[in-house]
Amino acid sequence: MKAFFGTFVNKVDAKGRVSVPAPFRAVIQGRGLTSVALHPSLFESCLEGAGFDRFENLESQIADSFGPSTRDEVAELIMAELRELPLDGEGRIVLPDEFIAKANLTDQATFIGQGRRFQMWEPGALAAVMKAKLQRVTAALKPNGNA
Amino acid sequence: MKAFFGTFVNKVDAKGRVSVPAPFRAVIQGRGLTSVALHPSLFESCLEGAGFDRFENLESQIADSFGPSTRDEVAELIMAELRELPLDGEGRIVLPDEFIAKANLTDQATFIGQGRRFQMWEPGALAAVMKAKLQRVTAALKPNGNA
DNA sequence: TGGTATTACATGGGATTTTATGGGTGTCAA
DNA sequence: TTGACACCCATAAAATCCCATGTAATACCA
Repeated sequence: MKAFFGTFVNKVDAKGRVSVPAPFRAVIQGRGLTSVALHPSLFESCLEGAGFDRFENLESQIADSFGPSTRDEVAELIMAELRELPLDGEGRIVLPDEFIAKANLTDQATFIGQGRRFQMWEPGALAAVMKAKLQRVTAALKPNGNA
Repeated sequence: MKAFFGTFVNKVDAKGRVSVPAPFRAVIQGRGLTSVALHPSLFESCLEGAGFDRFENLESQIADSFGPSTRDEVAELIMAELRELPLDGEGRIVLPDEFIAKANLTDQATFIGQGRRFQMWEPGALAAVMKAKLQRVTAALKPNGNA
């Protein structure tokens, strides 16, 4: 199945509209969908999106790393905040105000592909997160500082 | 399977286009592909490329959960920066500006084959890295200075 | 074997199409 | 009747395609 990958920075206009990057649209529309399913991340200051199909069996898709009861609660929390946002004629979606607030978005949003899903971040916040992630990976793979 | 090998220096034009060396194209097209998958190296100032098939399992390495479970951060970092660049009619690809910046490319790029993948470097940077690599190898194999 | 024709490749530039973005208008519901 | 929202159109910028050219490598022939 085609996946979401790559990084794209798009503008959020005064109406809360953002263009979904064309490659991401291609993935969505390649599945015959005309909308994006989006919800705020439970643990990070970003939004997580995919085709709506990803959320259809939400409970069975929750990772095993949570206890059995925690799993259901995660599903409930996501379900409660999940929105189906239709693509307009130009390939844009309209972000609800709460989503803009939760991700601290102002006038720009960075989309990053993560395989089966994608995320939307305030550009500065993403840069910090990515930098920290790279440092962890570097430390783990090169403990002795080899070049 | 045919591998990428050899060194080729090609020009990066004002539009950010580079010709993919014909032997590399032959490898890609021999697999029935019409595009190159490319991403900045996580640890070096260069770009790493291959056929897109090399990255297809990346998707499955990212936990398909909704929280910070055991995740493969390497896969996340690469997926975020991975791009699929189609070959034009003349066998060229267009490098995104961020890629040019990350590899410090100006008007030329050196392609070096690495078997399953290839790398693209700013020629001067590659020369320095190769020299250092040769010195390490020499030191390791001839610790007593034999000719 | 020397010289010439032919092909493949890399590169340059222009034309065309996609994409992202800004703004307007009508409709429905509170 | 006033927003909120879907829909429509306009435009600039960027990505893509197409054709032309120089040059190096190869094949061909006398």
